[in-house]
Amino acid sequence: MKTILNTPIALKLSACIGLSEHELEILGQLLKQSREIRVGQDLVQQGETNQAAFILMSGWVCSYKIQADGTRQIVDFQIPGDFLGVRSVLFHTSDHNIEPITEVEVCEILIPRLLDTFAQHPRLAMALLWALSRDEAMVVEHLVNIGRRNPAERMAHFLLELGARLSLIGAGSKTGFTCPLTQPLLADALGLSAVHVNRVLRQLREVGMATFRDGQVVFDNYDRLVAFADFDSSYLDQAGPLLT
Amino acid sequence: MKTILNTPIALKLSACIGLSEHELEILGQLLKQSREIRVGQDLVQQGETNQAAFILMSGWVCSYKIQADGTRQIVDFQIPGDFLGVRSVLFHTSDHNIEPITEVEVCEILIPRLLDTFAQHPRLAMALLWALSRDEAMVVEHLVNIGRRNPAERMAHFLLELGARLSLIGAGSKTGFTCPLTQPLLADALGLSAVHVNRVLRQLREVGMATFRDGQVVFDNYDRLVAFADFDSSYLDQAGPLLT
DNA sequence: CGATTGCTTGAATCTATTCAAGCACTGTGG
DNA sequence: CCACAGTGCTTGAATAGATTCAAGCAATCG
Repeated sequence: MKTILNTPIALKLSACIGLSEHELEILGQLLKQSREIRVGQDLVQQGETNQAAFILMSGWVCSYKIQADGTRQIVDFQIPGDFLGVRSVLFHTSDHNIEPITEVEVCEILIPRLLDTFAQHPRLAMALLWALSRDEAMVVEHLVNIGRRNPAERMAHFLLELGARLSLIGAGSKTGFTCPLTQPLLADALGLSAVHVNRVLRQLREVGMATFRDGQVVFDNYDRLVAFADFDSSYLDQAGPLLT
Repeated sequence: MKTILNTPIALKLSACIGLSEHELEILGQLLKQSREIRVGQDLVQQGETNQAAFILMSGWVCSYKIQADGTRQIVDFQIPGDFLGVRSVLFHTSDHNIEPITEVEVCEILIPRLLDTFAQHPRLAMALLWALSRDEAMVVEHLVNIGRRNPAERMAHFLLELGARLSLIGAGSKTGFTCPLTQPLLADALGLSAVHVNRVLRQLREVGMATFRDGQVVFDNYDRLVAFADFDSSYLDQAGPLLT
């Protein structure tokens, strides 16, 4: 039996909700043995049925939708501790693709036992609902980002959100974080061309707000970046209310 | 006691899930007496706590986020039969505003009795989860729309989605629908300027695909519009799988 | 070692925004 | 009852901004 204490998912839920060790152990029992996925080997494909849900244990993946003309929109990047493919399970069929960015380790969630567990541990059910609501809040924020912020603000907001998420699982700080994303990936996430992503990154670097180079994001001036991007992290780390 | 048979919410759920009349009656018992809201009187404000959730019985509203510089992004329009403010309840505090576009009638959902009901009628719980997943799928599609489609395709896709949603509740068809949205509202939803919305609408009209005039959307050539917008409605009317 | 991918930069083009102005309609207060 | 302000729709002209095209460089991988 695996323990999930001291894993990213435990860190995340503890930071936001404060589940007991016992409850975390129960959650751990819903996880099948972990599986490794290599780059180039997709987890979920658009249109697939009978899909499983996962928790990401290590590595980064991205969820995206692809269009007829070949362009794609990355909906979100998932980092350790995040759920994968929950909507695909509810919908029975996946409306998006999930692709690993780095080597990845996932645990499959045992759906059949989920409902029983929820009956016995309602706080866990609420924790799941809270986590899903948080995911939706991130998509909404992403929408605002693309719809109403200019490219530089958009990039700044994106880097800050990622930094805040990584901080919760101990993989980032107000100084910066290690980041495996490429400029083409950023372009597909932010609705820009890869060339323009490059220019925007240079811009942020030249004004001394943030530097992204060699797989490292450095916040050169965190407070100024927050002000510039109009960033408010409360949707990321706010405790759920029905859990008090 | 109100009945919710023959209301938009019943039409929507019946089209997609097939709840029994009995189950719909149970759902109806979760609804407090309906309330009317005038234009200019907001339902939910960003940052408010202890918010309630509603079902929209008649009229249109929009959910939006507002930024420091005054620009806003409309996340979605809600039409009769849609849920309002569910995420605000789960998060205890609202991260967005909800504003009526027309005169509106809402029913408040009695949250305390919700959990009991779910224990006795698990199909209803799944129906709610399905509806919430559908909402999230719409936000994701909206994201793709703004991120990776040009303004004309964006408008076309938006009108088609709205038409499909309205068809489910008997308020639209492949011919068109009545639509209370103004060009400034469309601009805030699609991430464009109001001026450009006007030009894009003219463009769609001139090539004979769709006409939006005097509060009426007319699909002049439905099939061509669908091809142009790369529109696939399966995320809107697909039956949930766990409900078979 | 050739092929692929990502990063970087410049120049030309295209596209959406902004600014400006006129028109129609609605509701308000003198 | 009418003048006026506010809002939405429409169009043209100027501007700002992102994309596309093109090219060179570095690193990685078969």
